[in-house]
Amino acid sequence: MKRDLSTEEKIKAAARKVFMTKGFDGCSVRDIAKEVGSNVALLNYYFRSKEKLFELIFEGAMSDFLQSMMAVFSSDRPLKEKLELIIDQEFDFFMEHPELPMFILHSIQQKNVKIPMPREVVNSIANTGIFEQFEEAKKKGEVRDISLRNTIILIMSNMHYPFMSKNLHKALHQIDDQQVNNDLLIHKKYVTEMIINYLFITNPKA
Amino acid sequence: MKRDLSTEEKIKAAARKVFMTKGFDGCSVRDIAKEVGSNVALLNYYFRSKEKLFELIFEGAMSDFLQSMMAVFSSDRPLKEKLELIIDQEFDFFMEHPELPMFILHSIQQKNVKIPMPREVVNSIANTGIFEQFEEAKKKGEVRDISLRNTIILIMSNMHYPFMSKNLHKALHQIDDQQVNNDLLIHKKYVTEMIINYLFITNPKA
DNA sequence: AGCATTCTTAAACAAATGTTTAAAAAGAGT
DNA sequence: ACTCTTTTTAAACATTTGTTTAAGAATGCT
Repeated sequence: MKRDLSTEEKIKAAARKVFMTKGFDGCSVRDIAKEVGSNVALLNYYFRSKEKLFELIFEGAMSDFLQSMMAVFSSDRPLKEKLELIIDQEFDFFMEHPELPMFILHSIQQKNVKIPMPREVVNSIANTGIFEQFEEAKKKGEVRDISLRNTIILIMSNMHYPFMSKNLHKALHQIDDQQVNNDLLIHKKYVTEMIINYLFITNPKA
Repeated sequence: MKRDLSTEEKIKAAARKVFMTKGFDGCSVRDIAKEVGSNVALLNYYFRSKEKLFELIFEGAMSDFLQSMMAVFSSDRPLKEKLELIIDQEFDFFMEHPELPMFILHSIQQKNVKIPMPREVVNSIANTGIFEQFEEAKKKGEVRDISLRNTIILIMSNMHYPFMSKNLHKALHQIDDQQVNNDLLIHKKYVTEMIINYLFITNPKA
């Protein structure tokens, strides 16, 4: 049946690479075909169109994007540990995939491509029980009076943005890649301390 | 000589609007011409090409993007006031121009369009004397031992990212625009407190 | 081997792209 | 009114775009 089992996968890998770096509007299907080492008809044979292929890639990327946060939310730990772990894992993950945040956020912002934000993702966040755990901690006075939504904004801002602004940072301070990456590592250290210290009340109930 | 003095400006305004929302790759020159209410030849009459027009728009946007930060840096105030003011002004500005951070950062990341990051911008940051003021404050023990570069990452992350992720935030929590904007305002309040408290040592020298 | 199915390719398609051409329209100076 | 320059337009240009077609190659099954 299948001459080469991985043809479909090779196309997906190439598409992911090209979409990720150039964006949906910034590349042609022939760019992807060239990356595969084949021609455009093959792409439309396996996937029906550029748009369908993109949606597939985007869904996978979106899953990766939220993966570590979801995994930690679902785990069975005290809230403080969870947040510390999220920051730690998110950061390390994006250190390996620095182009992911920009790809996801830019794709979402340009709504010419419809965003598959499955209700299951939204529900699965709620189903982790993180909302209840958070409210509990607030009631106990362990955590500052802040919504989980705002906490997520806080964490994401400091986890995603530094990778999205690498080139700006580089140009702004006229530094090289190594120094940029060094600044990123330092950022992680500061931000962990800052966020945890801010959210959690050290001397609860006086 | 000039039949309508503002033709050139009208094109620039239309181009800015279209580039800003759709990105360089996401729009055609005919999109811009339609926004102007004219045809494509006129764009190339005033500006030589799509790319040249874009570079012009980008430069202006870049200037706006860094404007408030530069203005505050140049002002004559204590460091703490400066940082508080930057956060306050940046946030209010991006509340009015929420699409700017994404436009700037995405344009920079996609380096197919060359970025005019004039050395003058870089130098003017240095020339404000902010580096010296920052080092001074650290020496006095007023400020935590952190580089100005990392401080800028910290501030920018929390000022820019929330606007770049508006649609993600909206979809993730299934909330409407009003609630998103409300979360943004709350974010500003928290983040100002958090960053200032973190950076500045309340009880200097014990 | 022979047949049917699956995979792969080159070529063609219409539509859209950025840019240029050439002519018309408008304005200024005399 | 006339001429010269500046502005605006419609049409054409060569490429590039996403997609389809139709034929060929490879594979599986009996």
